[in-house]
Amino acid sequence: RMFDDARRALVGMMGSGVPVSVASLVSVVPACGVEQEQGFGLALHGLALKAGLDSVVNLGNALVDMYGKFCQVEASMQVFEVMPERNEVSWNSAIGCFLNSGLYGDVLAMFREMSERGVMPGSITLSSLLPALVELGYFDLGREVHGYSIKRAIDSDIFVANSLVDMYAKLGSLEKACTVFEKIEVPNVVSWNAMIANLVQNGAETEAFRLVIKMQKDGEQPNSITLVNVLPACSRMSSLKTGKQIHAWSIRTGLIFDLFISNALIDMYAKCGQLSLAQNIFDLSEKDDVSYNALLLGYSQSPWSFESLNLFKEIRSAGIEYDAISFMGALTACTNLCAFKQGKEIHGVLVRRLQSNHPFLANSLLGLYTKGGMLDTATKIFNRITEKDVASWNTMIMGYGMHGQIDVAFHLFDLMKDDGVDYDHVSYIAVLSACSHGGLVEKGKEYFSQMRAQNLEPQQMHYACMVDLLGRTGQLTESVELIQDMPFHANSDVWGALLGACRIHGNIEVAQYAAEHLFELKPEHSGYYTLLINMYAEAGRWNEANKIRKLMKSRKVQKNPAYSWVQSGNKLQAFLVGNG
DNA sequence: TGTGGTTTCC
Repeated sequence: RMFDDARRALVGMMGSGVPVSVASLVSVVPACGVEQEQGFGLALHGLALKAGLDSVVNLGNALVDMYGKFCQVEASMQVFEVMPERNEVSWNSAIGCFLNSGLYGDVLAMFREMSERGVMPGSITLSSLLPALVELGYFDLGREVHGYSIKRAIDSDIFVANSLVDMYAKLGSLEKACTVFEKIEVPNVVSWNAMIANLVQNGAETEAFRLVIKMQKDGEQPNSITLVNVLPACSRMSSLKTGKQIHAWSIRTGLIFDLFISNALIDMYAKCGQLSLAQNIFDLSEKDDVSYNALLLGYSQSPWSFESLNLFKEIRSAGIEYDAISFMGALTACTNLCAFKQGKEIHGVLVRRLQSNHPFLANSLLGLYTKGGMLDTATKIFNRITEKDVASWNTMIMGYGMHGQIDVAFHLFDLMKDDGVDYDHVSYIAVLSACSHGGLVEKGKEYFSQMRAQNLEPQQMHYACMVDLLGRTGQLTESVELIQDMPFHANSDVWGALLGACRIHGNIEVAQYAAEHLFELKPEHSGYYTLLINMYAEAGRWNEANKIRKLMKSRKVQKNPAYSWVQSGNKLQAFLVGNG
């Protein structure tokens, strides 16, 4: 409203023939930037030129800044370059303009130029420079800037300190970030948020939540940015309860109307498997392309993958912006649904719409084609990827293993090592499952001990692979021993592998043992009950089969609906397969 | 004239 008043006053002044003053322009131009009033801003610039006021430093600075906020880099530079006189503010405004438009290299170039010209960078310069260094990944320079700020005694400026915290956390180490953070006398909400965000991104979720509590004790209330930062921590810890608390909190405080918050909530609910809650938020909130992508990705990784394809169609027909991430969601959905024809079609659209060698999209395509057994196509795509990452290799190894071409899988694993790729625990899941497919117990054991020697501690999935491998080849006793020797409690993947092996070899006793654990770990998972019931039935042990059936009933376990999907008209529809 | 924020694979 203040802006409108100022505008009215100015228009009045012009109407009454009073010459525009520098002071009035300097007070309204910045507001144009903030309010994104591009048309009016341009008119003011015209007025300034006509009145010959454009050589006044303060006004020039305001114009440089205004165009910067409009992301009109050229216009901003034009004003900057013709300024007869410049001060530190001029340089800061120009730097801010580049930062705003994501031209980080230019931020640095401007910073260097101002230093060379004898204009001393101050705290405001540094708080724009540091985020640019983060984007550029220039850690050494960041450290130098820190040193400089200490020399000039501006390191205690809260903006500089906060930028330093973020810079160290993102480029150097969380420890250094903590050191800077702890030196801040009175951290503000930005300081806390910077620490919390980086803790979450480094997998220190518990510590992040601890800080959220601590900031409140220190008298600082979490804002929308705090919540957006901790929501991914909820899904990563599968702490739906905390996620719901944050949801409730955002409703109480009105932060729910923040688009970032609703999007982060959609993502959180989707990743926690609560697709209907995610859909609810989506339906009730303002939406942008990120909202669509978050829901699309959520569905694609859920048992309702087909909804993801519906959403993708909706996005395209409604003219909503979509990007590589949308394609990834759609391709993932096709992969999960084994909808390979649909996947190929989407691949076609993708080639027409985006550059087809997009790094993470290529990996999604690999997933699609390997799962579909189209290994030649996958290999062609794989060979064209200029920067293969560990996931590209892993997907290929997994794909060849999955389809019984285990020698190729092992060969690829060796090639990856030769290529100097930083292979990870997933790479070992890939080769171990290849061993499983081929029944190669000794080779599996070899890989298993090899990964330990590489300081990669076996995780649940690796044990599950080994249990599967030993179990399939009939070594159920060894499987059980391996589980009992695990350094942590086996999860349902591991017990599930054991149960599967028992099924193959008809070993009911061990199956019971595995099932006991599974009923405890996944009481709602109907498949385990069904499997055990079938085993009892096949052995003619009807009483025991009935006992499990009753247990299922008492626990209100519903048979998993096996969804399938068909295309009807323009929409994909799910229908239930079997008698439910 | 300035700092922190949502969607990315096996």
